[in-house]
Amino acid sequence: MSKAPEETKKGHAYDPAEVEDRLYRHWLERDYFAADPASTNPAYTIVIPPPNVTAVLHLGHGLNNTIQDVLIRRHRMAGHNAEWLPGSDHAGIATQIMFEKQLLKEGVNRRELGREKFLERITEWAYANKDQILNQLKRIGCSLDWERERFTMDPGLSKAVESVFRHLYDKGLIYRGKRIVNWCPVDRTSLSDDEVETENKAGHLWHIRYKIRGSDEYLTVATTRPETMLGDTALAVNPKDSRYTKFVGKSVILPIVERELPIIADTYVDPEFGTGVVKITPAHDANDFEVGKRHDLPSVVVMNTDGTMNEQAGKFKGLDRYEAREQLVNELKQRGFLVSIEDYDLAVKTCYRCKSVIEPYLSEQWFVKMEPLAKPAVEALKSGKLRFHPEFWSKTYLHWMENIRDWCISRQLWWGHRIPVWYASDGTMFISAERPTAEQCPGYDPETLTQDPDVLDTWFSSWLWPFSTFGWPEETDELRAFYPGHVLVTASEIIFLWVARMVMAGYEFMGDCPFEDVYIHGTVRDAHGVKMSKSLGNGIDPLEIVDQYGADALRISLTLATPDGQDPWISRNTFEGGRNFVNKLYQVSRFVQMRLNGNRPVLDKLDTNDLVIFDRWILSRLTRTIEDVDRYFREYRLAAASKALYSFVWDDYCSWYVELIKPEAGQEIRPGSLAVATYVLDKILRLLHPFVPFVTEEIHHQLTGSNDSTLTFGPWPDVQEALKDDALEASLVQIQEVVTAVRAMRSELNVPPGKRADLHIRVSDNSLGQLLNDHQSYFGPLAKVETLRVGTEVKKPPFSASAVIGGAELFLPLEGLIDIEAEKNRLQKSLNELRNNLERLSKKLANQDFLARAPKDVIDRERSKKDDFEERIERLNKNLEQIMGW
RNA sequence: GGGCGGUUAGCUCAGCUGGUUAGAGCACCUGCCUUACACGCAGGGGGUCAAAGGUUCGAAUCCUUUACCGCCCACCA
Repeated sequence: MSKAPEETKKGHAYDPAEVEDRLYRHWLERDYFAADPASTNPAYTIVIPPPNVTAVLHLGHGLNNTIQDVLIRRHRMAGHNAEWLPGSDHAGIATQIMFEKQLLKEGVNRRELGREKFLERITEWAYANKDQILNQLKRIGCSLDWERERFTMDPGLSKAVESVFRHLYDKGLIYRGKRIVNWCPVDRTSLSDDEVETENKAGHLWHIRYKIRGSDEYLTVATTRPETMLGDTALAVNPKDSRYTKFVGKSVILPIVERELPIIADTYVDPEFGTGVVKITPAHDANDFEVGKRHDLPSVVVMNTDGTMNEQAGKFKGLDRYEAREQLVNELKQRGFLVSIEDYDLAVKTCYRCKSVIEPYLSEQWFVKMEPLAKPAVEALKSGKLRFHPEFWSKTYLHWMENIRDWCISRQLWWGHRIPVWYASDGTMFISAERPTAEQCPGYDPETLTQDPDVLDTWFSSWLWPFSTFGWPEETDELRAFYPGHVLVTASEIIFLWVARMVMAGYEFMGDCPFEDVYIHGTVRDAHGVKMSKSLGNGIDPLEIVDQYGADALRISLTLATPDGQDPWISRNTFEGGRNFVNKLYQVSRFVQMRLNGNRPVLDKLDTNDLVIFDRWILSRLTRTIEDVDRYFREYRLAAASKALYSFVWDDYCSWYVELIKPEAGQEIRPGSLAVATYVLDKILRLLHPFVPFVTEEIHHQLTGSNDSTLTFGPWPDVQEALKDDALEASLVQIQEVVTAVRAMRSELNVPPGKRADLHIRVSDNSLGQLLNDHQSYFGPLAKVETLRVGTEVKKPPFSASAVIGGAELFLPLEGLIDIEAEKNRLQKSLNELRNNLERLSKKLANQDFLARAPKDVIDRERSKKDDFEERIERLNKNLEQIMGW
């Protein structure tokens, strides 16, 4: 039965709320997170993936920023000049839509408000939001360099955007052109290919027949969007399709509209699909547009930007596209043009923001020619200059880069960087963010120029983030110090949208890759594996977790629970584990401090003259842990790093070491061991500081008795080879085995917990006997042993329980206490296990091929294992027989 | 249609270049408020490592195929 903490007699559970708030303010006051461009320490730079100003902190941000903070804090501790740049993204479409919705609640329409007024209000709103989300990052302990906070619409960043536009335009890499774009009729803007999602939906294929001119024959086409037939300008067949070659060059009459359309031949048509005849609508389908260009066909736009039909649609003018479809199909049916309707599942493109169905739409847009930019970005990956973690993401990146398409950068919005292009009435263009001066547009009156009404895609500012934030295009000290950066931490969703484009921009404008490592983490899912999202309402609010369990608990739980390169499944009780661990750490520090009894410990030096076996053991384990953690950091395996620390602290340090050095009641702890305990605790605090900065700093302040001391700047523990000792670790394993075996015997035989018992150990060789003898005082507290007798000639006392481990036989005299049936079962069970193992081993060792081919050390190992098993079985058998006689 | 991940205890995951008696946390069972910690301590039960082939003396680990789950890309009207 579990009790609430307040019901227990004691109860000094760690309370993070007060500590975390106080320490974060303390750190800010001391300016610990500011990086100085003039520092001579090597720089280590991370730029934050700027959260959208529409967002409130969710668990995905929690994970993303925890990882970055862990990395930045560790490097800061290792002596780097660590710059973690904070900021936010204006998130064009998302922000404008959200704000417009809010306006609508007030009964205000954006067009009524007017562009200028609208921008004023949305800016105010965006700034309030951005402050909120950035402040939320403070709650989870992020050590961001707040002095350098940037926003993608800051004047400096806008200048970078203009400068980049001009550069690419002058280079011929930005062009304006009529293209089929992804058009969202609800948001009334174009979208880039990467902003479009594909959904499989049930739909229909309508088979419609077109009468061949001057004949009674018909050609039947299949279409998923019949309303677009109003804009048809040809029918096409495959040139090799013998069914139709005779019709090529003739023409058909477009039903209802009665327009004459040529029949053309183009290899684009797949004879196997549908009827093998395709209607060509160049203004409303990207493929048809290409076909139209090849055959010099006219384009007829039949829709308005809001998805209603325009005057080209004749009597359907003004109808919504789907209403028009219905009426048109009805009429086709009535007039005998509709041959059949077939159920058909089709891939429908939808807007990533509002989810409405995208309309391929012919319009004039601005594009960036991407191929030349992609070249160095591909090279960076292939040469190993740019690395993804986990590595397999590089395939995704490469595939996109090598099949890159031009980037549509204009958006029909108001919120964003306005396209820095001004038009004269004759169509001449001038590049400038502000109205050009008379010198900038010789021969034209500046006052008569009009600016392009559109804005740039949000990513057109985000792709400059690694250098625009440090002052580019000015040549600043910051830029020199902090570019290129070191690692980019993000989720896989924006590898194309953002990561890839940053690499391209880095090379084009800075001549160097913006970072060398890209750490891709998973997307947070709920307990059932469903992506957490606001709309589904399955999200967990990280701030609620901070309130309930503390920021440290949130952070360590997330790092422990996020498998490398996979999606973590997170539920509320994921965080209990982290909370418990933080408390455990705090409790063991209380133990050490109580024993220090007010004496100030020496943390940075180790007196190796006064060590016992356990001291040397924990130092060896510590050294190995540091090695492991360092390696995991190098490999970007934070889950493994945090797990290594978790088990070192909980198992090695708390459960074994601290228990081993605990003195008998009323006694003082051995000074040498207390010094080691303190020394190791200090190292633990350092190793864990990146993960759980608050509790570690709090304990550090307590240990040093000073708020002036901090873990922020390290030093990070280093590996001292001399402290590693394999033989010693093996000896400890033997001692642990004895303790564990005695505990198990007592527990399984229901020996009352308070009852002490003698322990007799018969060893098969003297070195183990020596080891156990030398440390017999430790068996008292750990295994409730009264007196210990060890030797090769030790006899089994009457009425004693027994256990057999490698190299030793343990006897626990329990006259009157022993449950004979239970003891029989115990022995029988281990006997069965051992026999199974022996059987398998014997087979293996009887296999001539194994003996002939396996390496000698493997064979030797298996042989000695077999000997050991046989010996144990024999001893177990004897003990069992003896019991039978009771 | 192509590509990439995943499939190990009831749940979430470790298990590196093949040789372990296949591990951890949570959950479960038993006993404990033992002066660091009940957010705890000690002990225990629980797995034919998705399936089938193959390579090998030896496969959870390597190869092939299949199934299922998830993600990404794709112009079949």
